[in-house]
Amino acid sequence: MRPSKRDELVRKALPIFYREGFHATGMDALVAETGISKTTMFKHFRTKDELILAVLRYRDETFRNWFFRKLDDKALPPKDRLAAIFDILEEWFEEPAFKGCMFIKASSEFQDPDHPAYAQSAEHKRLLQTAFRSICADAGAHDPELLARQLLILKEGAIVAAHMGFDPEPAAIAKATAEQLIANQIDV
Amino acid sequence: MRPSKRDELVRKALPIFYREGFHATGMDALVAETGISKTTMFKHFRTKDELILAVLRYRDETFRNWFFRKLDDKALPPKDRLAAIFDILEEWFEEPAFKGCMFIKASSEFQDPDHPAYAQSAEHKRLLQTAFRSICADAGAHDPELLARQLLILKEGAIVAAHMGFDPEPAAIAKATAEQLIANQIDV
DNA sequence: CATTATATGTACCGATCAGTTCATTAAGTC
DNA sequence: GACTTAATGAACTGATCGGTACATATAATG
Repeated sequence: MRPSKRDELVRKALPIFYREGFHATGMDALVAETGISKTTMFKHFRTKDELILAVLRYRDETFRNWFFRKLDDKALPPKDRLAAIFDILEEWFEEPAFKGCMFIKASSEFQDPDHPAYAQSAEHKRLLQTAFRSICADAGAHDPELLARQLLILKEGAIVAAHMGFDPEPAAIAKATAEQLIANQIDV
Repeated sequence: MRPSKRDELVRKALPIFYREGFHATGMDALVAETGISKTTMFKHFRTKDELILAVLRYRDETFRNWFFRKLDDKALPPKDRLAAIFDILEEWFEEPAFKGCMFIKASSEFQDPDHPAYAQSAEHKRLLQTAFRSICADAGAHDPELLARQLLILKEGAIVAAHMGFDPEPAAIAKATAEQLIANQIDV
């Protein structure tokens, strides 16, 4: 049971940072809400930034797992998997705890491109794009690279719209858009 | 010359908040970089949050002015104005000081929907959407409301992609996408 | 010149920040 | 039972946070 406390900290710190923000969350607040002592926190992570980075890595892993697991569970033929991306997005938006994309927020708070939190955030999006591209290829898109980049931009825009609340049905709008792109790239 | 110092403060504080973030920028840092005394700052704004709100209002005004002025200057026929949105977006992305959308960042740092900075950020996007819709209507779109919402989501996605750097040509990708949507909605 | 309004510098407030020190406790291993 | 490892609580550091107090300076107006 060696590293369990460390994992517990990362797991419990995630929703706090997600809900309150990174700068706005102090170490003392983490102690109060996680029940883990500050001494222990700084034994596992030398700085707050290192903890934040571990939280972001954990988020990247769990989010992508959750997302593509959901997609796989639908057991759709390749050509229908692309539009289904936006159905899963909608499920996410409707969660009560939804507060936008953690990586968009991380890159908003840590703007220095050399900051590891920024780098990790960009990496998360790149990994999504790679996954999208392979789905596009499986679906028989003429230009999988282009379609994946279009779908990712649509997804990010929908997240921003959902978080800021300026569009009541961002996932549906993005899905309708995606379907046009897909129809133009995939022969029926 | 009554409110000049107040305006000067708002004007000078804007790029600092934009570059460094809201929480990460302290009042002392604003004093150091603007050359305006802290006493004066708190004479014009009762709290830091009020200053931030004034900065966001100023940003909303200047950004929309800049954006639609640029669009008008192109003197395009209505049906070509829509795609041109993404050319202006590209100009913005290529500015050396580009650091993403200030309102996306504000809503990332101030997540409480009741926070005035959050409300102002959402309002900015709503104003853009209204402007987009009227351009869509002028262009003869079948469903101006739908098209405007699609274009705004595309624009936000492109901004995120540009800021996080996971796509080398987000404006071009978004424009190519927009052109498909436009072609589907406007008869030639 | 006198008055009024605005801006300034400096020192200060209590609270909070990230991070440390240290003595104590609890649990697992040999 | 001795030893090691991990976790704890609480007090503490120096720096910074947003914001205030106050006395001085500057400038325009009458």
